[in-house]
Amino acid sequence: MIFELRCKAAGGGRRGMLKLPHGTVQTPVFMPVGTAASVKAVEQSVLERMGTDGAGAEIILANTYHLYLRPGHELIARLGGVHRFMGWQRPMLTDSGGFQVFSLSSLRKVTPDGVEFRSHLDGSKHFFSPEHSMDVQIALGADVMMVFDECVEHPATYERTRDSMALTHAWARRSRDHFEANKHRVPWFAERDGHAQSLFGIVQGGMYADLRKESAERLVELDLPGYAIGGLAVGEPREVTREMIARTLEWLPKDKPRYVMGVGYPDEIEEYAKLGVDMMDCVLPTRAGRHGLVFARAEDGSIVRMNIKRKEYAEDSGPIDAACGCMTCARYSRAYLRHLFVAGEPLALTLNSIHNLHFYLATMERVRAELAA
RNA sequence: UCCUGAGUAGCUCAAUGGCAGAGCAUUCGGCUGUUAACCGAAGGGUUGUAGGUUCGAGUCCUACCUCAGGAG
Repeated sequence: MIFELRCKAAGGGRRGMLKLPHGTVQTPVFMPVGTAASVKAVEQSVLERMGTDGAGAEIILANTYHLYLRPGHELIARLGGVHRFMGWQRPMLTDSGGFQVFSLSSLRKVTPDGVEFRSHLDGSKHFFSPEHSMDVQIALGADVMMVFDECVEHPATYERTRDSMALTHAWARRSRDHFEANKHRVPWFAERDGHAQSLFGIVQGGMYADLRKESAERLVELDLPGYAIGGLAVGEPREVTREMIARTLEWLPKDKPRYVMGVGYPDEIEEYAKLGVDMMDCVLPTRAGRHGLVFARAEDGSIVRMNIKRKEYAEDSGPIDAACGCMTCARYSRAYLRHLFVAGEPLALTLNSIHNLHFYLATMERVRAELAA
């Protein structure tokens, strides 16, 4: 993996390129989330063609925990890795399953060694350790892997946050050690000019700046190729999210990619990119789209939320956003999209998701253009 | 014409003679490293009509209306 910075803007924002085994990603980048090896409701070739410049989604996420449970990482490895399995030839990042420790909290028990999960699918018991997460991610074979971490709930006391963070650090070291010892097990990476999978660290520390600082420093000691900021947008006010990101960026290496996990609304990803965040991912464009919320830009450039279910769109012959260049806006009216949604037609989920993803990708294209200027 | 059964929210249906409810639909809201085509809220009623019994009737009685099935 090679990260090249082209230019840095006054506010901290950076324009760069991330060269990964499956291709180059222009940063700052937004990464659509494809948890179960599918960006829900959107087909892969459509993902590739999105965006104002036609570049499409340059990198997407998949999830370790979900693919481990179904269909199983060993099955995917036998079929040649997650890229071949899902027909996606561009870069991919796998999340470690750490977030599921948080989001499936009622189904798990955390110990220093790892996490005992109960499958949300069939109740069966499973154990996830840093080593196991690495094994699963190596088998999946994404371009970028994440260390196994614990995402602390909000609100959390200082002591709880500090203890959780310490666990995350221990797990990060174990993740790295196991990854370094086993990373050559992926045969299909050998063919790619020496490019191998990369492992990113994850800064935790809740909403406590001093813990964030300590977390960043401890992770930097591991000398990983990239660092993520995790544990944000879990219910805290937006100003706090922004503050934690801005502060944490100060303590991370300037020459390595910085990734904020799980954010955000369109105005947030724009804001964070301008602060110097290089990578972001979020389920919002796809989930909100499937739930009838689409984003649009008003004439003054501000971002508006549009609930396509609303009656006021029933006879609205215009597109979601006349200035949008996506497939959905090029062809379909608000009235039709509302009809599809209200009628429960699956196409509604697809068209809304396509629009929202395009909106996010186009937003990042604008930011990149601004940062390069 | 007679017999039987059924009429309760827009729809499908609950409710010992004791505060008239649910699901769906409608309208609106929420969604941030996906347990999510999901979750939540609101509006919506002269219980077919008219009488009667009762402290009290969606519920019991009488007549009528409508619908379904059956008989002739």
